[in-house]
Amino acid sequence: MARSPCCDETGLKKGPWTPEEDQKLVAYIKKHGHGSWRALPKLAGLNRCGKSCRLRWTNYLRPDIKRGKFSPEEEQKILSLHAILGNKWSAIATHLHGRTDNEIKNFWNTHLKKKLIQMGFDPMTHQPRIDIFSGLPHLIALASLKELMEHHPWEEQAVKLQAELAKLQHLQYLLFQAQSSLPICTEMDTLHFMDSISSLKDNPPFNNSTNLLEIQNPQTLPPLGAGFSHLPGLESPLDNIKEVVQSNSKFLVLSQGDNSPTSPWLPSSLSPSPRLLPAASARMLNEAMATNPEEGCSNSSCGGWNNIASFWPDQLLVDDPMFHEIAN
DNA sequence: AAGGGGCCCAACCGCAGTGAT
DNA sequence: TATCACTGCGGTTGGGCCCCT
Repeated sequence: MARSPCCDETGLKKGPWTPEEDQKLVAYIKKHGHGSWRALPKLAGLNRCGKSCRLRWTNYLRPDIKRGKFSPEEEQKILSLHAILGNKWSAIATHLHGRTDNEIKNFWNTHLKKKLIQMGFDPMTHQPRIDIFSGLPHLIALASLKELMEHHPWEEQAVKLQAELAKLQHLQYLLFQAQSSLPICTEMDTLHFMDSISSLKDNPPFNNSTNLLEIQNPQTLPPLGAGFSHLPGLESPLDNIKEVVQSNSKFLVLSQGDNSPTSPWLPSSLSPSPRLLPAASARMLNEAMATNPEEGCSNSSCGGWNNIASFWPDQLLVDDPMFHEIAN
């Protein structure tokens, strides 16, 4: 297909816009609307290509643009949406009033991506990174421990290093959770949690058809931190959940796509295996579904709100700070 | 005070998608 | 159906600013 010449045309100005150019563009659009972007520059008396004009307007001059620093709420929203939508900046921008896709993209690339990396998470998958280099400083520090090096056989050292690395990664995770004010729950936690629950003889197993787990005798729940015996001295964050579960007779369980704090679920990974849903993400998606009931998710693996709703009963209520999903 | 390096963000580039003919 | 014109989007760039030495 032949490409339109647009910005390749010679003689058209490129680079930063002057206040005079801005003024001409704003005045023209206010009076006539933008109409055809290609025709606009000549009509508005600008020596720019239409594409340049469109970008200047949509990313900078539009009157409804919100400028300034991103709030913590906006930051959290971007993280959650990115976990669901990926680099669909325009789709993310539709959920942040007054923010442009370009602005969000820049904010992601300059702040949030680095933040996730520093916390030990892969910014694309939102999952904890398991590469050994993320724990390298800690390992180097360990290696300097003379006693460890001198008095323990290599096999034992390897086990200790492995345990330390696991601790480090888990601590990174907890640190991130604390900073982002999200509920604490890893996929590993979830699996241990569900294992604990399904092992109860007196309680019915998870019901796949209703996504509902009824706990008749919550007092009989086993210690939920049991799954963390491989990390001596580390308490399971699931202890926090225990109280919630025990104080309610019903507990709604939804599918979660991965074990990231910012990835609430991925519809493509829905499975009979029940998972927990981070509260903040669930609440945000509930809001999105309520405000844009007609809108479909642009992610091809998603299939739109209707698909989600089929896995997400109307009565779902998620409350901070932990998993207060109560099915009425 | 100077300059070097890193950061930030507006703007550009090129591809994909869509509608008209 | 093929082609064209146009818009929208995501990745990338580069210039200005700021901070540190």
